[in-house]
Parts: sequence; C-alpha cells; structure tokens
Amino acid sequence: MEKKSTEQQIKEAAKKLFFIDGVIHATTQEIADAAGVNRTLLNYYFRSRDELFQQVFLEARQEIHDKVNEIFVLKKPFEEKVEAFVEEFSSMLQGQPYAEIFMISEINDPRKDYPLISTKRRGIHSFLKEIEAEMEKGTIRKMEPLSFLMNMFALISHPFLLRPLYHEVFKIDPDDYTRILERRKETIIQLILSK
Amino acid sequence: MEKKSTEQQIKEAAKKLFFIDGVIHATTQEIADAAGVNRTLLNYYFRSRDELFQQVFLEARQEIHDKVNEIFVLKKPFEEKVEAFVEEFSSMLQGQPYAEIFMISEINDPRKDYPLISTKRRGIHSFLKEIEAEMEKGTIRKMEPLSFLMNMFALISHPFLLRPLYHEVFKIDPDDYTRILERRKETIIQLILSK
DNA sequence: ACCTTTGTTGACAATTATGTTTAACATTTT
DNA sequence: AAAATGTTAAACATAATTGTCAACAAAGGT
Repeated sequence: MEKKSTEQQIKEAAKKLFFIDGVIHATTQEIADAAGVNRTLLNYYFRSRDELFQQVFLEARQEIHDKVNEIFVLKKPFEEKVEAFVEEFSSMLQGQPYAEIFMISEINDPRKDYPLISTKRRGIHSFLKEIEAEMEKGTIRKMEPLSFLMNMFALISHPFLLRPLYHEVFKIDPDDYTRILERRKETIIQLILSK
Repeated sequence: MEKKSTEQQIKEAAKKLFFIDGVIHATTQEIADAAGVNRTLLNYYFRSRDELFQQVFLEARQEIHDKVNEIFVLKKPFEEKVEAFVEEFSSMLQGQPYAEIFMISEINDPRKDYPLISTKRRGIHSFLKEIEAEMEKGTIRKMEPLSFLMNMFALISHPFLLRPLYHEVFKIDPDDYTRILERRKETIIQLILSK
C-alpha cells in the first residue's frame, strides 16, 4: 500500500469530517487531529483554513459533477439514465450523508465567495435536451426541463437534510429510516417517470 | 402602533438576519446592531447567544408547524389542501429564503442539541391518514405516506437551498429564477397529485 | 559526506467573539 | 417620591481560533 501524501491525508480527513461525520464547521485543530498531523501543516499545504475548505468544496463539486455527467452521457435509454441517477446519487448520500448539507452551507455563506464553475457541462445540457425530447414524445409529464432536473435532486437529497427532524417528529429510528429510504428510491423513479 | 418590547425587537432582528438576509451565523454584535441596541442586552434578555438561537429556532419551528397544521386541519378536499400547502410553503420561503437553510444548519449541528418537539401533531398525522385513504381510493399514486409528505417539502424547498448553484450553472438571473419558481408551483401540484 | 530542499514541530502573536461586571442614567411602576 | 426595571458604555476577563516563525528533522541530489 502506497503511503498517502500528507496533503492528501489532510484533505481526506477533512472530507470525512465534513461529509461523513457531519462536522460541517470543523476547526483547523479538529481537522489536524483527524488527520493525525500537526495543525501547522494545514497552513503549510493550504495557506489558510478558507483555502482548504475551498479546495474540498471544489473537488466535491467536481466529483458530483463528473458522476452526473458520466451517467447522463451513457448510451442508454432515458428511463435507465434516470434509474442510474437515482441509484448513484442515493448511494453517494448514504455513504456521505452530510455532503449535501456541507455544499448548501458553503454556497449560501455570505462570507465566502466561490469561483464560478468552468468545467464543461455537456452532460447535463444534453440530458436537458433528452428531457425535452421525452416530453415531446409524451413519455413523461410536460414541465420546465430544469424543474425535472430539480425534482430528481430534491426528492433524493431531502430526507438527508431533515433527517433529525423526521427522527424526532415521527419517532423513526435510524434503521427504519434507512429502510424507508431504500424503498423510496423506487417510489422516486416511478414519480419522476410518470406521465 | 404599539412599540415592540426590546426583547421582541432583538428576536425579530435576529430572524431577519437569519431568514431573510441569510446571515446564518451572525455574531451577537451583528444582531445587536441590526436590532439597534447594545450588545449587553442580548445577554440581559437571553443569557447566551446559544439561547437566543434556540429560541428563534424553536419559535420558527413552531410557526411552520402551526401553519402546516392549520392547512391540514381544514375541512377541504384533499387536493385543495395540497394546493394550499404548496402555495403557503412557497410564499413562506419567498419571504424568508434562508429559513430552511437555517433550520437545516441548526438541526444538523453536532454542537447543538435541541429539545424534542412536544406539541400536538394531530394535523400532520390526520393528514397522513388522509393520504392513505386517497391512495386506497386510487386518486393518487400508492407509496409510503411519509414519502408523500417528504415529496411536498422536498420539491418546494430544494430550489431555495441550491439557488446560487442554479444561478451559476445555468446562468439564470434572479428574476428568471423567480418566474421559474412561480410556474413550478403548479408543476409540483400536478406531480404530487398524479396517479 | 555535504548541501539544499522539503517536511514537521512547538511556541508565540494576533484576532475575534462571548460573557461579565460596574457605574451611570432613563423609564416605568407602585 | 421611591423603587424597580430597562438601557448604555466601558472595561475586562476569558476562551477559542487562526496564522506565523524560527528551529529542527528527513530526504534527495551531487
């Protein structure tokens, strides 16, 4: 096994804290401890806490972007793409339940200012075209194509955002919640693809 | 017009900062300034910053809870309740675009621990029964009733959570976004009520 | 072996935010 | 009028956090 560079070690520790453990506002000390390194190294490799956050954020956004792109670009029928998306995005959030919350927290923080996305968005745009085509064909309900896209993201991510609230209000324990979300995937697919 | 108590003044300033201006992590000084009072008063009325946050959070949760309850308890046909909900929740988020983000941020903050909700949840639970009944009648798609509820919240709130991202990725300016969300309301209703 | 670059550490400085205290003053209540 | 309550400014203590620096260690090249 190759020894990871300290820089990677730090970034991965940060990601684990943010995305998995839910410590969205981790201090540099917490991150250093999680990475098992001296806190000074965070400043050595990333100049500031903000830059570390930014790098993690940008990489995460790129990752999800690539993943989505990859799915939408496949030579598969429309329905299968939708299914693949629901499956992939769900499992991503099961593995990193706080990823979405971290992103939401960052992009809405008025104290931060992230650079505009520059990567090619071919995948998403061609998928939007596909959506339009399917609507024309009448295989799915007509609506603003962007809304269709929003629906997919919304329906999947929502339960992860308000999980503690649902636990509390409906007295659902974590295992049951997981089971509900498992069944929910199929529900979402049917709803999304409904006419 | 009656002059509001200082305590109210502070709380309202805090709510405006959190829910409308999006300063989710406002400092006590920022809140005091916004309220036009000395910072010491925050400690005078609420012992600590945490307590102020907690009060605001609990009141906001209660408010949305009451609002939802009120709608679900109406003697109206099922469809109209759904429509009323979409309308009300949407306009709430249009007026307070960061309310949901604040709630998500708070309930998922491992450093905070909010007391369990104690209020009666008759409205929601009776609505869940109604959902089941409608599914039995076949007027709406069959699924876990909780999922039906989640869908309503998810579809409405999502565009407010990722607004900056949509602005950026699809180059939509704020006015267009508002128009899209306006049309989206009807789309959501149709989707929710679809068989 | 020697020198240079790179990596790592502990101590320190600077900043920022919160909460407390006190004294003075204003307003309201009794 | 007296007492209780509300409000402010100032100073302070404290705690938490971030960033910097100089010294030291390790690694790599010549």
